Amino acid sequence: MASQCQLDSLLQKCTSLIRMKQLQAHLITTGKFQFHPSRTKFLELCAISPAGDLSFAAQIFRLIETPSTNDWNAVLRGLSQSPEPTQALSWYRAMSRGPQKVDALTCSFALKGCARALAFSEATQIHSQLLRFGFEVDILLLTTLLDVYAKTGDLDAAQKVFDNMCKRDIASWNAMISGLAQGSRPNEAIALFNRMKDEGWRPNEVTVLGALSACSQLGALKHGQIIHAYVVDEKLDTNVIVCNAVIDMYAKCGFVDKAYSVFVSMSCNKSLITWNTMIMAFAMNGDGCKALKFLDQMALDGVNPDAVSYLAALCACNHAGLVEDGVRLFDMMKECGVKPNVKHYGSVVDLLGRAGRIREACDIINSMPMVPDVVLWQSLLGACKTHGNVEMAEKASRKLVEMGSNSCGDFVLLSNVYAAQQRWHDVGRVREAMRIRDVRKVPGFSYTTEIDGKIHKFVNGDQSHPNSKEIYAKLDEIKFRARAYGYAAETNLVLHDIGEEDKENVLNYHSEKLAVAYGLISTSDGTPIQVIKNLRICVDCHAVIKIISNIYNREIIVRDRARFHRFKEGVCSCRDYW
DNA sequence: GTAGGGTTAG
Repeated sequence: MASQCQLDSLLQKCTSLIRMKQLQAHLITTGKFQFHPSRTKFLELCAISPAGDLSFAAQIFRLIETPSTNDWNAVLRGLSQSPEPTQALSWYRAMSRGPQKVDALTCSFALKGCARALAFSEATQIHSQLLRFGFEVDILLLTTLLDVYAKTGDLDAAQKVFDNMCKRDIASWNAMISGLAQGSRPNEAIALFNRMKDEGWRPNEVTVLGALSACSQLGALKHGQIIHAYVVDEKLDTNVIVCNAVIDMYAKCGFVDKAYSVFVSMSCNKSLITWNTMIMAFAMNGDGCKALKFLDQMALDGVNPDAVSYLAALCACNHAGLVEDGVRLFDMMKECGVKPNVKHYGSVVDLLGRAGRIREACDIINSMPMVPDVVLWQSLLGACKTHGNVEMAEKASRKLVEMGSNSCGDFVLLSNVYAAQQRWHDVGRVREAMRIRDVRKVPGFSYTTEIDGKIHKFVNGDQSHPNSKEIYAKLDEIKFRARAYGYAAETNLVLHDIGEEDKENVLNYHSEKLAVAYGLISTSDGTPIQVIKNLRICVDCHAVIKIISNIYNREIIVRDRARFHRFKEGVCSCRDYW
């Protein structure tokens, strides 16, 4: 017993790899290593403590003559949270072949590895094994399983696990709600949150994080407000993470003022993320000055801006057209010891490119210490299209093709550059390249927010909505009235072997137009219409919605992938600079 | 040879 206490205290002192090696030597020389009950604890310490070292743990493991289930578990747990989670899976397979029994914990760690490695088919295998072992009554394990399915992208499988659970606890609900929220099924996440409350559960801080994230995605202000009220009632706002999520929700719903009022009245301490969330809120709304002000202010408040803070502020300069400020910021961050990553470079290239300073943008690219990514070349290509720079557009396109880009937008941009120069032969070449490469479009979709408490989703050319007929009739009316207003569709945005009229239809039935049309027919005159789009808004939709805001006298707010566009009386808050 | 494992904002 005395030696047990001694060993425990030795284990506690094991805060470095050197100490661990000393302890290992001690255990071996005193002959306690093979049999000592604390051996597993020691192994665990090596495998998962911050001071630990996985390869050392594996080395120790190999010295064990007959490793127990717990010895295996210790190493598996370490591997599952290591940078190489696939290793956990090979160890799991090795263990399955051996004599030691796999227990629920073994499965749990192996599944964790699957989640991190995004290994779906391995997860299904472990799933069937755990059923064979009779572990399906273990709700912790099933929650892990559910989470793995959600994280590897099979929400239906996750839902099935959830539905079939013999018993659930709050974490099971939370895992399912977050899974839906993060798996782009935010509508269902909110529905499940409501069902949970109906069934008498009391959501905790983790639950509201998932639900708030869903509201942010959907711009679901009313649901978000209800959750915010609940947060206040239940005093969950003592948690800074929850406050950050509330701020983000208001910002993504377009209510920066509300986000700011939550920010100033927080009773808990603000974190770096709190400040970054606010800066992003200003960026999204095109308020570059406020974003820059907050960047200064956070430092005064004792929170040093990190790479994300600078990226958000750069992004704000970008959206607000503050070119000089952005360039200055980029230099400043380096002086402050924050190393720019590829996204910062991309942002500055975008900033300069949009402003037509393509030469300078290229100088930045050439000065980069890392390889430019796809996004960076895409924004350069976009700038070349805007400013008619064929030579640079070709270079950027070449890079994109080299990098294996299969994005329709990239090809369309290059084709547009050629078309603007009447280089029809080259346009044809691009079209052929698209055909050979089987280029696919990322499907665009839009949400129109909270009409009669419901959120409606539209995809391009959608005809599935119950009011589809009226929506299309409205679009025809819009087209007719917009033409009278001098509008002509920018059909060169479409690159298909179809006639002009069809081209116009492709544009006319973009998801954001469908959503706006539905908003017009289903809300009363003067009600603002809010739409959220998964991609950037297209030039044609931007032009049409400006006109709609004028002829129908409606305020229309579109949140696209990058920012808010507020259309009112024929103009957009982005001043056509986006 | 105990308990250990699950859900979490920018």
